[in-house]
Amino acid sequence: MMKVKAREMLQEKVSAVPDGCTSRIQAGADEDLLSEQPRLGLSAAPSIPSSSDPDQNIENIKVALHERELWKKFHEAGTEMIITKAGRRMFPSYKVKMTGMNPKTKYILLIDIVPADDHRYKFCDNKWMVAGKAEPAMPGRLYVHPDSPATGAHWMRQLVSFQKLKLTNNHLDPFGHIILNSMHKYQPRLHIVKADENNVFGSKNTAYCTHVFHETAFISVTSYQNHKITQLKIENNPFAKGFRGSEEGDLRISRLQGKDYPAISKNVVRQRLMSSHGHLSGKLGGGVLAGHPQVLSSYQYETGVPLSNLDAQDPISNHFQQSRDPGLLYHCFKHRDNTRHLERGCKRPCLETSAAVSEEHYFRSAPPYDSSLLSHPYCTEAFNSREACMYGGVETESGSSGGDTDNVNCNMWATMQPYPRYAVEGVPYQPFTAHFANAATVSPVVSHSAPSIASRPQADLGVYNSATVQRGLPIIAPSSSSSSCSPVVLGPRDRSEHPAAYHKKPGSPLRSQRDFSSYHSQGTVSLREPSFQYQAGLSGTGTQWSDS
DNA sequence: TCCACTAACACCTTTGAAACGC
DNA sequence: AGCGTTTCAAAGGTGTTAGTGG
Repeated sequence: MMKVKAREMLQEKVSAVPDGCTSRIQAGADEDLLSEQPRLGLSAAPSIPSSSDPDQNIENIKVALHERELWKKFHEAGTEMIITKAGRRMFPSYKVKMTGMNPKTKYILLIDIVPADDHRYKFCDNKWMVAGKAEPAMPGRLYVHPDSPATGAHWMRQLVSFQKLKLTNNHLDPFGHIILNSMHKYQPRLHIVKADENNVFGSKNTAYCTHVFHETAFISVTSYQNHKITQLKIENNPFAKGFRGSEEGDLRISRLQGKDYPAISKNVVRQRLMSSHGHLSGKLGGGVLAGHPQVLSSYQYETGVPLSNLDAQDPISNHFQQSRDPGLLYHCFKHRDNTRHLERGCKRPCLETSAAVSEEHYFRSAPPYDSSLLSHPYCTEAFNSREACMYGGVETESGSSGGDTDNVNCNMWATMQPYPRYAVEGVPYQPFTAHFANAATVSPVVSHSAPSIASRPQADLGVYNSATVQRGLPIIAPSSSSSSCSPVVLGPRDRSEHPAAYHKKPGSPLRSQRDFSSYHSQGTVSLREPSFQYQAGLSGTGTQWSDS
């Protein structure tokens, strides 16, 4: 029972993590944050004592995005990520360099991908434009780094890579991949959770922080829309090397088509047509949040902190049509200015749905998936896979969880956080903690056995500072200096030096199920339990991390 | 007719086991 | 026997294309 309470505390701590606000320091006393709780619909919770050791404060942790310049390149072009039924990796892959961790403290690193706004997009006139309301959010899933939990020394020793993370558009994906809607914009978020000595979530000292790198935002697609992105992928992704070189590429295409002359790919044709039609015409002012004010408004709503200037220079915003009145407030989905899109030269209206769908209907739409499919059978099957350790949300019979701290409910995801009402009927927005509670309670999908250490050095690191979310508000701010990081990179030949990171045993699916049930009944979230670690694909059992 | 989506494809890198040498 | 290195086949990731269905 105590642990249940403790987890509730953690849940509330994480509940108000804003998105897209890393460039702004959100400092405030706990009391101020506490005052926001009623607005969030959260019941009061005991204060979260900070660590007695200042060096262990999670706010001291700095996270540098690996290959940030590359991310920026993509971001400036409007990053697209392919999603497939089988799951597709992200490229650039999400890799970070951690500093400022307590070498002996154990942390859990995980990623979720949340909708960046409530729009569906369409690539029109060589730019992304709003094409209507977003579809109901997919069941949120977490990707927990397979090394988790591990000591700070381990995380800081080398780049932390999430390259195994896969994206899918299969609503019933059995592999634990992160489920996204195509033609929607998303924002990956990195969460660092401190585990206590027993790796128990939600202990009184549990703290966590969230990092959001704006340049990692992307639009999910089933095939690339922007030829710039295609070229960037080909140029930078080693797996796409076969498509490099314009002449060779064209020759290869012609070969595929059985022709003797170079052919031009569809994207090239489209791109050239678009270019002749006014390349990047009408570049839009305003940042992401200007274009998607609900993000900002949501944050304001949750924290009471005005963010009018937040993210105003986000370059990716240039590729997205500003579509909404910046004055819109949280939960306000009316008064969309759609007419602008009709003037963009689209062959058909880009905004197709908003006018036809009533607010009430939209918000009450049940997810298109059966929750039962996402729970046990799904997890059991997934355990046979060697895929990454991702966590799926499970809707329990306990139902609504928002605001009910006695209800250890793992239904909803933080994935829905920016747009809380895109949730299952009757289940109000439940922020990140719910995610995390899911990570703790839901049978993890797969055990990760593959190494996750980044394979090549990179000095291109953007550093973000962060702070513990003590009372529902993370303090995330850009660091003033960043380039001094020099990650230690382990190649395949280095595995013997870090055996713990490479030798993880998959767990038993049957056992996993049982332990999952056991967890629910006892309310214990211990990553140190061997069964859970196996389920979660988390290292730890029999694994000794070297802190030296 | 348009467009989102899927499966198949060739090309490439990565991975891991086997072979080899010291 | 143990360890490190090399080799090589299998696995897996990539963008492109044609085809399908709404």
